[in-house]
Amino acid sequence: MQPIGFKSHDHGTCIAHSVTSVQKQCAERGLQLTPVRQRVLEILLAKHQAMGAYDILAVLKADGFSAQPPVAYRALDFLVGNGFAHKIERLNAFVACSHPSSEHVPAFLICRVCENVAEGIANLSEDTVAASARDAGFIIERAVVEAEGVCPNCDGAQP
Amino acid sequence: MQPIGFKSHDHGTCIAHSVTSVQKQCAERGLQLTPVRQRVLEILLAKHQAMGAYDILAVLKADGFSAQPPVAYRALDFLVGNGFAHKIERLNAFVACSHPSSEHVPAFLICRVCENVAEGIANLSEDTVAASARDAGFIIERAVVEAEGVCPNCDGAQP
DNA sequence: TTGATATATGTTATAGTATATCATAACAAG
DNA sequence: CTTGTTATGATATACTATAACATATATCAA
Ligand SMILES: [Zn+2]
Ligand SMILES: [Zn+2]
Ligand SMILES: [Zn+2]
Ligand SMILES: [Zn+2]
Repeated sequence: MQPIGFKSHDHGTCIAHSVTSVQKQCAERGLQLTPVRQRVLEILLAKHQAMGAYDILAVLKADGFSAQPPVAYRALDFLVGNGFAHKIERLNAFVACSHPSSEHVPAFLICRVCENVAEGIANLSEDTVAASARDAGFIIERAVVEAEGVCPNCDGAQP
Repeated sequence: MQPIGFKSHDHGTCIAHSVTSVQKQCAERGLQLTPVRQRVLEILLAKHQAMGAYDILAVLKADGFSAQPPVAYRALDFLVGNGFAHKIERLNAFVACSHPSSEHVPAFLICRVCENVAEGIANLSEDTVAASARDAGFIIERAVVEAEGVCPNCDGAQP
């Protein structure tokens, strides 16, 4: 529930635990966490920061994977489609999910200074959004909140 | 407060009233609603539907305006920057604001079948999002909610 | 009015993001 | 073995957005 990304944490075990967790979920749900898919997840986890598809592609290339755009986009589609990562539309960039074990509406806090991103969880069902949708007869299937502002590390420094 | 877009309304007066309202606000705030800016606003109002920059550009071209990409993007920057329109990041597309008279966090209900869009208003300040941001020391300056699903007109028809 | 300053537009070129398409490989089920 | 399914390889192209520089128009103070 705590947004990570603006506070330090034990990152080595963080990555290992996340990868193990995703491996387990894939096994349970009959999903194939192929080498390139796992590698893209690791790349995203390595920084808790949004990365563009072409940034990821550059790392894959350095790792010896085939490096055409579809390679990255396919792996990202898999990760996003199965809830292991999110796309931040405002940045055209991707992040590993910080809460991969449960369904949720992600809420991204995007620092416009340092461009770091933290993922919280929104509760739209108790927001006016749910009421508007209900009134309109609209069925929400997926949702995302994207907030731009200034993180605690950058507050005071730059305007 | 009511999302429009999934219900019919008197569209002729809707456009006229919106344009008049924006003209008035521009006068009050010392903003120049130049011909191309007003025309782009009208184009967005003509459909309550998200339009890509290049769709808008095609209409401008037909109207005899210069039709290079910056023409559309500049007008859109003006409209979005001053709250008369919004960008829907998920669609890389733009819509006229349905509530241009007040500051608000827009919440878009995007039908994945017919691609129509309705704009409601979110109240993030009473959502868990605000609490997460406060806990993290993050200052939210702008925010948007984008929800994808099925509108009442399409529910039942397509899966 | 005039000149200085800021704002807006015209135009060309290019950067950045994402997908369509077709071919090939790996594997499992029948 | 062959057929269906899923994942990859590879090429080309579509779509979205901005940089950079030139020109014009508005605004305002002197
Ligand atoms: Zn998440
Ligand atoms: Zn920051
Ligand atoms: Zn709005
Ligand atoms: Zn619909």
